Amino acid sequence: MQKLLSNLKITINENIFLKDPESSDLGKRIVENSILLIDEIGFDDFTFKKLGAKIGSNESSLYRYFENKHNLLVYLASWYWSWTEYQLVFAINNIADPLKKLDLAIEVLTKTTTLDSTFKHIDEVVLKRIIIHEYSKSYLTKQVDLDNDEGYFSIYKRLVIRLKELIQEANKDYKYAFCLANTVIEGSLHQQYLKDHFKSISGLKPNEAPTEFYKDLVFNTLNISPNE
Amino acid sequence: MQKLLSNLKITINENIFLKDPESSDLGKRIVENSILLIDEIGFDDFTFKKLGAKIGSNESSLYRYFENKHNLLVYLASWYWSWTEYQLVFAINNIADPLKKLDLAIEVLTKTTTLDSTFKHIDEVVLKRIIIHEYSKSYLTKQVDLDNDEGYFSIYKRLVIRLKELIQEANKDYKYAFCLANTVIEGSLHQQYLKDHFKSISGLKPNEAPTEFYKDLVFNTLNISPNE
DNA sequence: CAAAATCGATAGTAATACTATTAAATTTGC
DNA sequence: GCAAATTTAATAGTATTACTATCGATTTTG
Repeated sequence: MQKLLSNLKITINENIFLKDPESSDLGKRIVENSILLIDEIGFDDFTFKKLGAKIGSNESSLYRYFENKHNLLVYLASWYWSWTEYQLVFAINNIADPLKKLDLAIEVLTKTTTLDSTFKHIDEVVLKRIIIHEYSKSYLTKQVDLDNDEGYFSIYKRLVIRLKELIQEANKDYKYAFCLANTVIEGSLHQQYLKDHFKSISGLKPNEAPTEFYKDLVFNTLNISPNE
Repeated sequence: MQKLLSNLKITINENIFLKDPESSDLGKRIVENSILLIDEIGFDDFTFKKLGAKIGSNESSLYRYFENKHNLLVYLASWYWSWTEYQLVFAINNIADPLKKLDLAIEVLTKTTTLDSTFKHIDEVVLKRIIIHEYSKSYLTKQVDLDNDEGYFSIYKRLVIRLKELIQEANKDYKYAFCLANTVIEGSLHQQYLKDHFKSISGLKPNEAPTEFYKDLVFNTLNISPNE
């Protein structure tokens, strides 16, 4: 993966930031350390003032990159989903069998994240943890429809559409491809949250990913088998 | 439903409130109007000061019922899940066939909510909307493990366990009963959110509930049919 | 009818989520 | 290599939030 994507730059909708954080050293430090700080203290207690203190910069400087902490979260989420989309596209590249493609897609979307050294200033394992804990907060807001109009969630939606199409390719007659695609993508985050904080109702063991559950779910629902 | 549950009182874990809101007129007005106000302005912008103004009471009085707005949200959510649990229990009462029971359970857990006149000070339709929009925020916090220890989510967990048992009764060999139970309960809220705010990736029509999707999903996954 | 509980009003605090200004430092364009 | 433009840090300031504390007035209850 590292080799294949070595000259990849994740492109984020320009509406989300005021100044591209990839364009300067300070911007990269903002992204790098916001991931660590949000992971540490949670998004609700996270402030630009605290982040400024952590990176030895000033609160007001951070506001030149992002309008507010909400947009920073949307940025981090977009980055994560874009990165995931690349992994998915590369995983199924050159594979013809629709069932095998779907199988690999579920694998990418539900597996436990490991470090990708392509991006030196982003720790993907910590970022994934933030996505599991905080992603919902990026859209469960009163301005969600306005944010949506600005294209804040377009990468995520594109990913759902990709999975929906893979599902439809695997079974042309299935009626709920969009519902199922959303179930896998969002549900996978939820299952991983439960594993950490609601052990008594989680069906997963401490280091288990929900991959097998979702493969079983999808292939039984579609009435097909990936090993035919 | 109204008749069957007419002398039902929803019981909420006493750790969640400082003073039982059911024990006074002010308490009931707090619950009734917090539902309406959260629906109107969203949980993030909701404050006890605004609620006090709405019900002609004082901010400081509200703090005598709930430690903070987070606990009020946990209270409302517990009320909702408890009410849902009663509906589930009554729906499957006296039914012997495990498949029929599971079918009815999915129906209760995924259908669109309609008004229940049993509780005059609670609008269940608006409450359901709040649950769809804000429930995740009640557990996606840094104190989730402490809250969990206090029993804040025990009603919700009990409901998941009930569904898990119904799934297991319907198919003793199925390996992922907990994962599937969580998929139906939490996923159903998410599907309904998408229907309202992410139309382009939602598989549901404006007034459609995800009930048929989940019945198809569960029965195909378990390799059984509810009409045998 | 007295004691206890409840409620409303007021005041106060530390923190949040910003905005504005200005001056110093750095980058860039020629 | 220097002037101009840009970026950043520092400071100050504002309205709001999320509470806590106190103190009468009112209501409830035993």
